[in-house]
Amino acid sequence: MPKREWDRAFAYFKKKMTSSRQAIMEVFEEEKKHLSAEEVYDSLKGKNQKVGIATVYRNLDLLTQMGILHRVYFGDGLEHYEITRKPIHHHHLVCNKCGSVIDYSELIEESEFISKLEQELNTRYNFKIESHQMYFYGLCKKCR
Amino acid sequence: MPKREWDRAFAYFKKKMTSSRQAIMEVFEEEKKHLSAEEVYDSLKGKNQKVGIATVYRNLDLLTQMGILHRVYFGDGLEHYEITRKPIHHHHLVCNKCGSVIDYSELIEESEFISKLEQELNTRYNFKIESHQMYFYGLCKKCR
DNA sequence: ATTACAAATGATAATCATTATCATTATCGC
DNA sequence: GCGATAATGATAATGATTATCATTTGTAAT
Ligand SMILES: [Mn+2]
Ligand SMILES: [Mn+2]
Ligand SMILES: [Zn+2]
Ligand SMILES: [Zn+2]
Repeated sequence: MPKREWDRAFAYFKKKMTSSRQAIMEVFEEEKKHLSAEEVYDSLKGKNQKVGIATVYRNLDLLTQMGILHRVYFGDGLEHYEITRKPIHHHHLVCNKCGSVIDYSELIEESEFISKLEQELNTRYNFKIESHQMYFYGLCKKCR
Repeated sequence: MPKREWDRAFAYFKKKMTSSRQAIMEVFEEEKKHLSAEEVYDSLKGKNQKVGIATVYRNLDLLTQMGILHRVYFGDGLEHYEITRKPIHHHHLVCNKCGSVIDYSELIEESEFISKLEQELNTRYNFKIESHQMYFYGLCKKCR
């Protein structure tokens, strides 16, 4: 929604604000899901705002580098993207049978624990942690 | 090493113990790394125990389903596999610059915390958790 | 040990996701 | 508005993984 914010972000990264990029972000805002490149492409086509598939890939990549999107992988052979929701990070429950995905926001103690863990790992391995992802695999309500 | 154990595992899953499968497992025992299908294939070729690439893929999949191997994804576009090490689970630190991966065994408090968290998620979402994976991304010692 | 049959394999074609190429078009600072 | 340059789109190319199918191999029963 806040197109203003994107303008600022694109300016900061010295990138141009194009109608393709705007249209792609609108898809994510409307669908509020984890979308693959192909899904974004199809959604745009359906809205008569066709954008080339190569441009979709390019911009999903760019938006991920800019931190506006996040790339996630659920083990089904293709990448998915979602809007970065701040300040609350979230993790994923992936059903091994039907492939459905549940988002859940980190619990407070969880965020705290992971912060401490990251500090520990940082010193122990001299590794500067910038982000993390956690996936739980199992059986969802319908499939268990 | 304990070929005996594999025999038992394959019998349990009603699968045949073949020389290909044995050769593939030997590669993992020798290399102790995260290997892609292509890397396993090349390693076998180098040892004059050539196994078709399709067979490598098929068996990496089978061994994963059997729990003998684990499938991991570091964001570089191809799947990697590693021997399942029990009872101590481990997680991964992935360098965003050079792509190197550090394994680290779950700390004691970490295992405990995750167990509790899994119970909580189990009841909250009625989701039966079977496994989890955690990835930390950042800059390794050399790249920071 | 031999047999019989299904499972496994290997060569290779096919598929699917993603990336590269390059001619054309759109954006932005002047 | 102009010009430099980034962005786009059509499509070819690539790379990983899966499907196909004729042949071989493992296993359990004889
Ligand atoms: Mn999510
Ligand atoms: Mn590992
Ligand atoms: Zn399910
Ligand atoms: Zn590095």
